[in-house]
Amino acid sequence: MDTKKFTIKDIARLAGVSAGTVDRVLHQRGDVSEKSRQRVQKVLDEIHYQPNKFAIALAGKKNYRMVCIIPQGKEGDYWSSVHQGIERAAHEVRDYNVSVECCTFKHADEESYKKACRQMMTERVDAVLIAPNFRETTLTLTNYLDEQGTPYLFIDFNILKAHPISYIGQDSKQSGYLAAKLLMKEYREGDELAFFLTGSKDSPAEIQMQRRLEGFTAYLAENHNRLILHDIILDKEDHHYNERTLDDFFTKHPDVHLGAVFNSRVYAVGNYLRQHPEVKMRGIVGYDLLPENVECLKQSTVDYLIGQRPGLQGYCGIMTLCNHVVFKLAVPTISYMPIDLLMKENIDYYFEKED
Amino acid sequence: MDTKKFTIKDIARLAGVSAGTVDRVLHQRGDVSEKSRQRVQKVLDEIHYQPNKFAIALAGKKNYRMVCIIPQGKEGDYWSSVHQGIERAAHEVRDYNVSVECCTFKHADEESYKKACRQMMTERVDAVLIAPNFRETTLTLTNYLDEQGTPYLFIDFNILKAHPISYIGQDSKQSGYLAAKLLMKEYREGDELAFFLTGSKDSPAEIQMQRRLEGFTAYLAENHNRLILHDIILDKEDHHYNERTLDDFFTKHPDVHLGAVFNSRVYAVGNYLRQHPEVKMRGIVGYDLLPENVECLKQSTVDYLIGQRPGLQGYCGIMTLCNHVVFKLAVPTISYMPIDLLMKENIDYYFEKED
DNA sequence: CTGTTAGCGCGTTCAA
DNA sequence: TTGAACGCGCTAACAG
Repeated sequence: MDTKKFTIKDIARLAGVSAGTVDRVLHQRGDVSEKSRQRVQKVLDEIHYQPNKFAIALAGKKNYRMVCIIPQGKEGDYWSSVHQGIERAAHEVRDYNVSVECCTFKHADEESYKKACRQMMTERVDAVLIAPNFRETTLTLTNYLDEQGTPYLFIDFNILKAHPISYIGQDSKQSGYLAAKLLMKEYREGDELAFFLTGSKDSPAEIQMQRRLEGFTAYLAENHNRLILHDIILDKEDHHYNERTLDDFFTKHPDVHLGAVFNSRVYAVGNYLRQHPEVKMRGIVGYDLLPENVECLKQSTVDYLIGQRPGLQGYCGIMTLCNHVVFKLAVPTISYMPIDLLMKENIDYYFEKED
Repeated sequence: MDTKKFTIKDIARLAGVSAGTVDRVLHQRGDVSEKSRQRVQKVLDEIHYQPNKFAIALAGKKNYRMVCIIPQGKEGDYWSSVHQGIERAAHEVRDYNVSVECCTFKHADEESYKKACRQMMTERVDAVLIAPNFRETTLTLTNYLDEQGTPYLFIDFNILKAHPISYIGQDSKQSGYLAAKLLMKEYREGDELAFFLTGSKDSPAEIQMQRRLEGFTAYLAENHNRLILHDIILDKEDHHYNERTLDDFFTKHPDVHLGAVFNSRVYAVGNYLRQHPEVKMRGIVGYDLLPENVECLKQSTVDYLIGQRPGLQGYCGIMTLCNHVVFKLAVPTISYMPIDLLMKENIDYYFEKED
């Protein structure tokens, strides 16, 4: 599978120099005569030298500190998955002398976000992972980081005008488009469609939602341009309000058999439907594999869930920062996550990670 | 994210003993007085000691040899993906002094398979990864390995009566069930359905195919029990024969608008349909992301592809063997791969790997 | 310019 | 039973 393992000593011996000299040419650290350099280079060209990563890490005395600015998550939700991915990566790179901290803020709370960002500007940090929340505040931070030469990276959402070393997230518009295509497979003549939205529709934190909606309506425009659409605004917390709203809505619109939810809270609709078997929906699509959503999928009150690998986003985020900062490797400017399609039949086999 | 890093020396100092003693209690290597043991244990209980993996690997002098018995792959196909995953894992564990070799055989060729298996019985091997092909031959090998105490693991297909430390693969029946559910979303009154099969239908190598078919028909039985079904037998190689067969079939059966292929060769049907736009199919489902299949998906001559992460199977296979043999960790008895659902709209974002 | 040397954290001798 | 000493492969500081 791979060839013999060569060590620095091997190379030194083959080139007739000392290990120190080999190390110097390997790292272009200068102070090497042209003659020695060539002799070493010749050996290097002939064999396929792969340094022992472990020895490198062990010998390296540098310490790196990375900080993540991400929303606080609650048990099982989207951000807690991101957090888990970060933890997993942190664990993996720990022996490389990389420490990872999370500086969490309250989602969609500007003051809280500002505070987290400000903190980054007072401490020594080697790299920052940001799940951006408010545009202007983010730019203040990234401008500062740009000046300092501190690399940073966005996950989940990309802020233009900033200069992250990488962006990791899903193509939201495309995922909306796909959501529509899936859902409309259930369409039958006369069906109407409902978008279940959340009050904070225009909150800066909900731009993803907008993108998904864009993609969704793009599909409708191409394929079902006469479809009757309804917007239902639900509340994030107030179940009673939602109950009344949905009661009211479904009574008034008996032809609505399809529904879409563009944030993580499709379970609100799913749970309602479970309580109200008299409401006959033919298709509901939602996002993210919160335990509540998965439960709805299994109970068939939700038909499709679209996953965006939050854990992988966190994991890749940290790994990308490491590759850039610690290993000085080239990193992709943008990494789109897969658009995972989950149904009752494959949810049990789904897992996010690799090993 | 994690607490201070403790080294063996730290523990030794805290417990008032030497590093050697700490090592002895850590590895239960005996020759430690009860008093020393307790003092060390006390420190261990108080701190969260995580040994430096790199130092362990570096200090370890053991060499491990793992061998993979897998079918020969051709550029881009299923087995070449498995092979890639194995290579990736091999690269990762290389510095742990683990070498990985592949002993390939010709798929569905019993002699070739036997030869590969026999080779395992003559050489010193620390662990074996097997993609089983013929039942009896496999059992001969596994019996031998059982006797030797050499751990082995199956990927792709599980042979009962053997005692692998783990099986890694997809739930084929369930994936067939899901394939049916997806495809039947395209069903319209009067549609007939075609199964495009391959000559070697009852080859031992094609049992997976049978399972998928089982799952598929199970769904039909539950939901569409009056559907008219057709079997079309295509040839693996002979394009002309297939062309004629399909011409003939579609002429005779104009109501067939749905099709399923249970091996990797849905492209044969997809390519035919591209050449024959007069044949109007509404839905085709197939397996595996061969480049040809992906191309069909993008061209919309195939509507759904089901992925089973061949690369991940290879990767996890090696990693599992390592965890068991090298790191002596408990490993899962069975790892089902996700049943990935790919359509034109999400194929571009699909990738198998993690980082 | 170059070879030598001292660790990095751990496993493994080998005396004591 | 224990501590000290060595080496894994590599980096970096130091002496020549």
